[in-house]
Amino acid sequence: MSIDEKEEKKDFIREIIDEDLKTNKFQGRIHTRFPPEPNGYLHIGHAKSINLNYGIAKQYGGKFNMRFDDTNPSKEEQEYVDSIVDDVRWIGGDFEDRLLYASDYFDKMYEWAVQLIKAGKAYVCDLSGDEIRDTRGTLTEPGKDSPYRNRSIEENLDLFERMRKGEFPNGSKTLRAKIDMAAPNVNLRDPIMYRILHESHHRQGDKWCVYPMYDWAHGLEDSIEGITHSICTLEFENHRPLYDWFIDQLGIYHPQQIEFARLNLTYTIVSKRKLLQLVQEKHVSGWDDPRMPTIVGFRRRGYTSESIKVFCDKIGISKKDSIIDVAMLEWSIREELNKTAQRANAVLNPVKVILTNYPEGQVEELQAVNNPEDESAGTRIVPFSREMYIEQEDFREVPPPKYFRLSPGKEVRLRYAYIIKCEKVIKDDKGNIIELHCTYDPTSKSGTPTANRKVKATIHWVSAPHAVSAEVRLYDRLFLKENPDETEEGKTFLDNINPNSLQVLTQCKLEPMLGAAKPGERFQFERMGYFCADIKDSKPGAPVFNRVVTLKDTWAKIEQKDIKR
RNA sequence: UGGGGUGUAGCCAAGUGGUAAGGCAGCGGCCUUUGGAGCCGCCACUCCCAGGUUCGAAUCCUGGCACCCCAGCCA
Repeated sequence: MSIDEKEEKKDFIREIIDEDLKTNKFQGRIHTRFPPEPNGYLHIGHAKSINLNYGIAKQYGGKFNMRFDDTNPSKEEQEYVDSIVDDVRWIGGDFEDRLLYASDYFDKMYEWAVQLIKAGKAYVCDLSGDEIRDTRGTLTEPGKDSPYRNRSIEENLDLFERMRKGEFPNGSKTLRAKIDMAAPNVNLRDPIMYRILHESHHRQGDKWCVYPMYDWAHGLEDSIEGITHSICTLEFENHRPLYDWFIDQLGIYHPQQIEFARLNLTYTIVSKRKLLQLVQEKHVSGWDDPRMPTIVGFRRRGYTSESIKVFCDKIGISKKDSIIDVAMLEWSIREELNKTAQRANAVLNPVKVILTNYPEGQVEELQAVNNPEDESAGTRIVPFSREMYIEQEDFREVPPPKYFRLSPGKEVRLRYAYIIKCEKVIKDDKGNIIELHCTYDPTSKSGTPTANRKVKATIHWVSAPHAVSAEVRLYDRLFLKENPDETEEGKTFLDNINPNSLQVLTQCKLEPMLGAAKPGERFQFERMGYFCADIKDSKPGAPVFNRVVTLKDTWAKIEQKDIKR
């Protein structure tokens, strides 16, 4: 990276950090964290956050913590913990040995709660959930003080202790901060610090039956870990006064909370609840379905972590609510794979071609370039014979205007091979094309001095006797609408699911080399797109490929336009 | 209608009183044995609106408008 690039734009958070460094606010330390709740799988929005937090730590020579905000046992599971750790590592967030859990701080938090009670800043409240809601007031009207607000410190201490011991049922009591029931910010109207939850915690077991609420817990977690910049999303902006209040009342180390806009993508949903619903109602095959915007989904689809990082860097950081065009994400993976992916020939929807003037039984070994963007990738040998497969869409019996590919009487080049001419179309009784009889021009062999005749198009092909059969899964956007949540009366985002988001092709014909593809290996199938051998289902000898993303398709655009005219 | 935020191109996003970067998308052209890639060019007389200050305003002031978030014992 050049100096210019290094000094390139700073987002507003880095500007704040630069200022803090200048004023020595945190004695020159930089320490960030990624604090997910283990109640679901990570998605692309989390990738943005990890990239931001880890990126800052790395850039400034600071530290980055992985911390589970596991304060609600009723929603959290070990399965999620495991997957999240895996995902953060895959994205490249290096937390070294700092895999931390908020639940490990429960004792300290409890102590601090006692400290607040002793300071007269917290009280045990017997109001029910409904009563608390009813007395909270509205956005425009102040709330009413709880009748339990002025219990004695001794009574509060006793009650809170008994809450912890399990003497009271769920929902019967809470510990509340004594702030201001008339505060214009409703978060400050005596917020709940602890609720009673007789439930087993995935790490703490049955040690606790009172669990801290987010607002109470989060700042304490940051403070304990010595976080300098606690970066979160915009919806927590309203909570910052509370974050600050708790820390200030306790008089403990005070990190700075900064909020930024969460990521939204067109044609995509990033809501843990809705993602869960897609999985549970089996609209997708699981959290790692290649159509899911989850990290595991992208990973299985064939995205690289580098491309996701590039994407995150590209979109920037701000406080503006935004919806990023998913084309930017697609661009980032194309950009990388164009430079790195080995090229290959694969016919997805085959139609057989017979070269009537090519000697029967003859096989030629042709040389193909592995990656025109990278000379060091070298070349490989592909077999050529009398019978081959080409793509159905590379032949039109009645070619539309500007169609350069094969049609009766027309010529086209077979990539790395010969120019062929379509002489005859063979159909079955129903009129389906089953074979194309062509002739080849022996003087047109690629690489020979007489090969330079120009034809309008070059198409890919796979020699029939050498072809490897494979399953290829064509993925498309999961939703039909840019904003899947935009629905008519009575409909939901589920009604916007793209019924054609997955097309499974089982009769694909691949060049021999592809038969040995290792799971996770990526290729460009020339003229078709980028494909990745499925990490679960693909086996050497029996490959299964996922389409990561198509190539840009100029012809499709031309044809679309002409159809509209 | 209380409080907290945000408004720069179709989508992101720089810009911090000196005359609107960049990327994605789109549109032309060149090149091409991938209709890919690459290369060249075009794409905001104007920054939500209206006033004001100033020699000069996207930037400062005043007043509007629009959109987002908040009334979980979720995070």
